[in-house]
Amino acid sequence: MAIERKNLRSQVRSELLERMRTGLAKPGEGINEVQLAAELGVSRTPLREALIALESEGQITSENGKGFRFVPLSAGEFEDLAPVMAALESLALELSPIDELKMVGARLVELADAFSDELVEHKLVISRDDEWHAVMLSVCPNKRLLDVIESVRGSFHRYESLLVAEDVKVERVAAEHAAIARALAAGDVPAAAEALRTNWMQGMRRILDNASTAYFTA
Amino acid sequence: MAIERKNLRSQVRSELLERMRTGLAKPGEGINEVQLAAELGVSRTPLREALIALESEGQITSENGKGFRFVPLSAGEFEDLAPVMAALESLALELSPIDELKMVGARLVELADAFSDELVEHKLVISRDDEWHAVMLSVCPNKRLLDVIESVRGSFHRYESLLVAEDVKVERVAAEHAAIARALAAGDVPAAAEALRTNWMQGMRRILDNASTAYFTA
DNA sequence: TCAATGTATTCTGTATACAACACACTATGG
DNA sequence: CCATAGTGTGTTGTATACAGAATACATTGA
Repeated sequence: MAIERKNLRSQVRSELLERMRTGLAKPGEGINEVQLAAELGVSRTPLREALIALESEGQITSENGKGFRFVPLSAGEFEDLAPVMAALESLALELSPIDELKMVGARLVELADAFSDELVEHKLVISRDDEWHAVMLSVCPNKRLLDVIESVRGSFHRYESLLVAEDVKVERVAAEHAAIARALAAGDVPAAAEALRTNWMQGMRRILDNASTAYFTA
Repeated sequence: MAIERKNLRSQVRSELLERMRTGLAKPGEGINEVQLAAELGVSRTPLREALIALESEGQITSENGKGFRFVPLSAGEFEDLAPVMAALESLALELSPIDELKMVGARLVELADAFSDELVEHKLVISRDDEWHAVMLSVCPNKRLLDVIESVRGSFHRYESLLVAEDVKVERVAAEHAAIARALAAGDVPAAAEALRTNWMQGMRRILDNASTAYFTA
């Protein structure tokens, strides 16, 4: 068995992301380093390192003498993220070898079909969703692009997890995914890209419509 | 006058980027923290913080017990970056208000024309290039997208600066920029996006063709 | 009462200290 | 002679210490 040897800062980073997702860390909230460090059972050093990493991923902000703060949620920023994700994933499709894409498309159809059968809690939906997109991107050879996608998706997920209620319109998503998958299986990349775009934009719209406005600052 | 108050880690970050650009920091080279910190006249703390920030921007890598190292240059990664930049900037154009875009197009035509008049050293070309793209993106309302663009451009520039010789084919670049600008001034966004794409891909190709292969690891 | 200025306290930004790990070298056994 | 265990040195990862800035509070004057 491979024992995992991870440094504290990556663990702290994960924990912070988790807290942002579960809402334990409230958007816009200032961060007291000594207090948070004590809470996590580590010193300020790895905490600060994790904060800095998250900052350059766009998940946290800092002002010079004033320390770090969780970025406040804004509907505007969330709306901004969706088209970026769509464009990036579309590009990933364009750059993937067409024949491999077709094969992946077949698998994606299965996965999408499996979706609609069940009505599960939101958390599971997201992880399934992730899995689905991971499969779709698995044949893209552009590693740098995948890095960027993952980074942006991190920010997107933050909103998704915070704003979505438990059991909302799971079927619609499945239908959209199925559309993408069928286009891919048929080798029609432009159609798939278009479907992907609507998937992201609709998904964003659904979430915003269902969101309690409590979280938003503006 | 506004006095600039910057913390060490951001200054260190800039300095490291500068060294990567000028080649003072060699690609693939391991980083000795105490030595580098002493060289910069700071302690390890802000240095490490800068390194971590650069790492999550993809400009530096780290392995757990082994510290940081400047990422080695690979032609493959450079080729990967160009289409990403093209897609992102194209998206930025699509998202910009069309009327403002036309006005900006007019200014860009002027700037592009100014380009071809002079034959200057490469460093200047890059800064002009940057300025030009900044103007082009100035009317894009999607702030998150601009963040992503800046991050990716950082990586792209690193290659550009390291690989390009002094005085190479400046006119061609100006011509491509002029094409983009004219399309924008005419309000033809798809054409501009297409021209933008060729600009990035050609630019990448030019650089790779002229590059001494010395830098590349693979 | 309220504004303004001085003071105290809290927190960040940076430096230093320390412990554990990684790698190189040596020595020892086969 | 080779392999391997032992030992030592250098470097990273983390903790702590310290200085200066930012904020809150109090005090003084109108």
